[in-house]
Amino acid sequence: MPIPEQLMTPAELSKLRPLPREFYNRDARKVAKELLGKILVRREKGHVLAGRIVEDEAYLGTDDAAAHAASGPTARNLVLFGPPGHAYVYFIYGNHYCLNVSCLPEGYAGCVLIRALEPLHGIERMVRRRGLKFDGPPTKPSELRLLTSGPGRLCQAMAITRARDNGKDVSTEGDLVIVDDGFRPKKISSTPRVGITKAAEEKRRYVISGNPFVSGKRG
DNA sequence: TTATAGATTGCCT
DNA sequence: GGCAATCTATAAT
Repeated sequence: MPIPEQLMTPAELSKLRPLPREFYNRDARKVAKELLGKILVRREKGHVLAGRIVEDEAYLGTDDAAAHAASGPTARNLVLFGPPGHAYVYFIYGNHYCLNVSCLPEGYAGCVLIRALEPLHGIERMVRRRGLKFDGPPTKPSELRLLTSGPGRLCQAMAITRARDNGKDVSTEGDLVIVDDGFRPKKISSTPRVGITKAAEEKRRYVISGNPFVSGKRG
């Protein structure tokens, strides 16, 4: 297996433009499926952190009991009712941030929760942010999984917080964007969403089939 | 004003 | 496999 850092240089990565706002101006389920294989990029001074999206979930609006938008706009979820292509970051369980991207036009809620990434760049910085101790840079999937496999983990690895990133436009140039390098998943599959109790039977979680960086104990 | 559940993670047995 | 940690938005009083 090639070392992820070698797949693409940061210079090549920096040439890729963000997915346009119209990409997100659709039903969250369609956006979630098409976001699989795209690259989440965090630009820092002199550094770039990047990971390929391998797992996500769609949340709808007032017709989805599991969605934060289910009971209408509040101070917390306002971004969901704004224009598409914006980051909705929330704090959960007293410990973790989760990253979503808003869908549909202003006035209509819907979003995609980014649940797992395959690390591509900035791995040493991710290791530090996660507070992990390895004997040298991690190269095996079993180690790399600890960086960004899970919604809380990937936010910590990429330094995504509500204060810093909530409301940020990820469809125009900035320090948090999603880009397309042409990669297309061979096969995707859908399952029920993780960790919810309402509308728990709906299959709105999407994964790249067989990808070792999908969250959960069995990957 | 108080209570409770939550789109998770990591440690313990 | 079980469960504590730790904060906050929202519901209940």
